Amino acid sequence: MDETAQNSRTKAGRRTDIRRENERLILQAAEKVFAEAGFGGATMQLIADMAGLPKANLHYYFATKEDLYRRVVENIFQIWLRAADSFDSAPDPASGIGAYIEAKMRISREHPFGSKVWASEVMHGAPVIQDYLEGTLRAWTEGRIAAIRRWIDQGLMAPIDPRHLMYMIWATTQHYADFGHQIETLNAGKPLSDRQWKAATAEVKAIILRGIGALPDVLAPPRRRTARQTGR
Amino acid sequence: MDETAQNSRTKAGRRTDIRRENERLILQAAEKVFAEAGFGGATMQLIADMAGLPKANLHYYFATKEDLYRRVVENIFQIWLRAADSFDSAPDPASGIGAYIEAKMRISREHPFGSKVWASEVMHGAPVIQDYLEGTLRAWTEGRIAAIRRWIDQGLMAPIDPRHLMYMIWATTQHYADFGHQIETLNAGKPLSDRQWKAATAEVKAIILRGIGALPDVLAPPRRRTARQTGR
DNA sequence: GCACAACCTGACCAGCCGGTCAACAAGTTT
DNA sequence: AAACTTGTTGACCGGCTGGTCAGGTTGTGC
Repeated sequence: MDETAQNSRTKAGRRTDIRRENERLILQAAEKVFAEAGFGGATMQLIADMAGLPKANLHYYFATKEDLYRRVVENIFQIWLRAADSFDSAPDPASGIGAYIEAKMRISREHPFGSKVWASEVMHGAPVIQDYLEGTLRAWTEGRIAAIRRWIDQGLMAPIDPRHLMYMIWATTQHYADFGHQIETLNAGKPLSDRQWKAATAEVKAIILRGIGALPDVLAPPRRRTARQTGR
Repeated sequence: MDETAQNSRTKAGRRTDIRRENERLILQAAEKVFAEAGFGGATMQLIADMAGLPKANLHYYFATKEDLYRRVVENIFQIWLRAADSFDSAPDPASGIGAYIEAKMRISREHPFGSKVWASEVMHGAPVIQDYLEGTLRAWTEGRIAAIRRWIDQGLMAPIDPRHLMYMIWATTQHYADFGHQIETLNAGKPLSDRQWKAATAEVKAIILRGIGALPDVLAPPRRRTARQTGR
């Protein structure tokens, strides 16, 4: 990817590059097709066309449709997990949860297809990633819940059930990806602009943080007159 | 089936009953199969088996797979629309939005399949119900937004963007249906009990209502030292 | 420049899909 | 009880699907 490429790549081999590049092409096409048609509605032919490769070539890199699908689902899951780094290192809920919401909103915008594939997978009973739910996700969630409990004990936020807070964050942030089409339709048929995404992120953060009592009343309670612009 | 059938139903006709009953059976089976397999993954044979009818019989009542699917999607949409009745008649956001959240949570529990089918449809770009989005849903949403704006102008809640509030409510309440499997997995593999559903509803209501400044500080924010809420 | 492995692909296949249809059964009207 | 409408169904079909494979091409190590 960088300056060393010229030299060391001769060693690494052209072969490796070809494989990596083709897998990338296929995964990217697959993500989109699976998102738009669902697992059942997607066809290898469609993915192949979108990737610009013959169908038989897909089966060279990915043995079965399900293998390819699994890789797509795992990808988005990994991206989401990484988004939680900001969560842990934060000293208080406003910054920790706030940063997490921001990260999740950013991912919803940058990886809407992956989000949809995940949603579809879970909705259908998680036939291929049940092990992730029971393993990684469960453990990850417990960790986050513990962190939130700590904040509650320290009096930094209201004593809510951390579980339902997590669900609300997941639901709301992913909604902007999964239901993007509906949102777009309700936005005069146009995708959200940069400004609108920023506003959406701010609103979600504000409502949730205020909702869990983690905002130091910066965003005024009702009937404030001294205030600045109302956010739109 | 019942006592009145013998007498009055002779007029209404046995025929009507048969049709109604079979359509009900088919729609019920279809809702489940479409929810669990997606439109592309669902097969008429599977729906027929689940309804206990021969496949050819399905095509007698519903010309095509798409017709059947459309009816399922329309059903859940109508149910959701009806849930907003409580919204309009309410004098303040706490009761209006609170009742709406409660209604939506109840529907998520009672019609999880319909919710999933809708989610799937929208995620795939709403190929068959785009007209509903642009017509009924858009109009309905504008009406609700106006109501919220009125509450804001009256100083009954914080000046948030009504649109994002609606999205948050939809996302969060429907999450309990659409991602029910994930929630169940994180709940030690067991479906939420009656008590847990009640608690979930209460949490969602509390966080959102507090988040939009519509709660009269019953659930106290942390570190509060003065007593009552401001005049109005 | 040869041997070998990795990569590529057109042609093909068995199986399943949505949908049709002809023949028949049941219910209703007259 | 005949004439007619509505409901029922097994058998069938063309088309598409995921997946295979033989035979070819390209890159790599020696």
